[in-house]
Amino acid sequence: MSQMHNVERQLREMILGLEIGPGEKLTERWIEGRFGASRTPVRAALLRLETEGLVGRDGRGWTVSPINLAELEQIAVYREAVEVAAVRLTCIHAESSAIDIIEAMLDSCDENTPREEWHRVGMDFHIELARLSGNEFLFRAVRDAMTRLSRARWLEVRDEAALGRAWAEHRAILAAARLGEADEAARLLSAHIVGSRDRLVTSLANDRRGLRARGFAVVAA
Amino acid sequence: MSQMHNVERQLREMILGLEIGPGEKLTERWIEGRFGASRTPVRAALLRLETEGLVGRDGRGWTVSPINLAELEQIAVYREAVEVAAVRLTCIHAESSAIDIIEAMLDSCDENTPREEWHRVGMDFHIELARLSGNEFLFRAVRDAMTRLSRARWLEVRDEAALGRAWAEHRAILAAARLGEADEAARLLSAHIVGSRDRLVTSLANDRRGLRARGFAVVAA
DNA sequence: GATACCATTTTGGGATACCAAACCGGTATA
DNA sequence: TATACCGGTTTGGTATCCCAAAATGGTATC
Repeated sequence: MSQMHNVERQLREMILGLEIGPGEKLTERWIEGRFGASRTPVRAALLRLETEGLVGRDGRGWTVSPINLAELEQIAVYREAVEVAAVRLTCIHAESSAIDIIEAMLDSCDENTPREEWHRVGMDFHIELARLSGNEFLFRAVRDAMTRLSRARWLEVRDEAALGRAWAEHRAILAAARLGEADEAARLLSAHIVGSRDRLVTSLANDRRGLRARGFAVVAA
Repeated sequence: MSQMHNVERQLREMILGLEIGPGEKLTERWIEGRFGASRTPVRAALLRLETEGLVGRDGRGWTVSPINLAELEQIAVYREAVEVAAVRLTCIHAESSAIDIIEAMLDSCDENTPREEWHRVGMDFHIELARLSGNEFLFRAVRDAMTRLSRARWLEVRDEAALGRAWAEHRAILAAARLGEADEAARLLSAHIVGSRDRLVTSLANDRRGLRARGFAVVAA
């Protein structure tokens, strides 16, 4: 494994895991010392993470991208377009056994499952469903969108009931997809994404003060 | 302007302008000498162009991405999803004056216009229409997809009649968008993209031998 | 003539040195 | 006290150097 990939992976994990907070400044020298790599792979990693939207330029320096409420809304619209297109393709030609694997992912979560795992599976559901479309571009679009949403979703305050509702919606989408009912799957997925967006943005807007107190930049636009 | 951006821009232009053919090998040292920059900005530029899909890794080295017929088909599906979503938003809230600007772009092309200009305007039509959606992610998705299609579209054999038909379809889409008829605009745009894809892939598949003779790698998958 | 093998060269990955510009702190002045 | 200015420090941008691995080409062998 090259140093560049090491730095990229570890830095991504630190950002997504909120070990480095949204809005925090980054210096190439700090990363260099933190991961024991020289600036060459550090710069390469930053350039890649920039295209993922996880870090950005702030004047001359680097900044961990803040949580951006307007961006979250736009991503939801984008997700709706690509995920609905993907699930329609999935309905047309995905094997039932492939759907079963995704359902098993959902089943693997119960009351003893740590929150990290619920979070990961909740994202992987959408990513894997898009992968079944067989379209590399739709798949990457969904994967990248979920990556961008990851931190916000983690910070969202969700009670167990909401989580249960989300899982039920996931199952309903899978059921429609298994039967090849594209219109129904599209309708359910669309509603699911819109609902998730509303809860997400509302939750973060309400907690904005608390999040800022933790040092997390949450901007409106 | 930094060296990295210089190299990135010039190299992109050389690739899109087919001065460096699809499938050609690139070495960092050659680029270094060609543009008079050192390897640091050259490597940074290659990393960025890699995310655009214009260059890729070939084992240890770099290769200009070949024309990939399967990829062209997948991009068309992706475009349909994002462009239709974008034009629906555009129908809802775009000003008529903004539509006029795009129509003026189409009008600027006549029988004396060089082919490069037709090519550019043909892509910018889709990009600018998506920009009017106001959704940054849909816009970037369309822009990046058109960039990836650029070389293939340039190599497509198109007679004047086909070009005229495409322009007529563009105008019809704008007319529907101006009236806010989202369903009609979506239907027209969708048909336009599918038709374009069919002509594009057919043309390239037919000319595959000739393109290879020019040193251009055209792969089926 | 084809092929296996070895020495040489080339190439990408990484580390480091240098520079100019931005940033920061302190000081002097109004 | 507020502010303008100035010098030292930090930081990103770039050039260059080193290294290991891969490609290359020539040669000996079958």
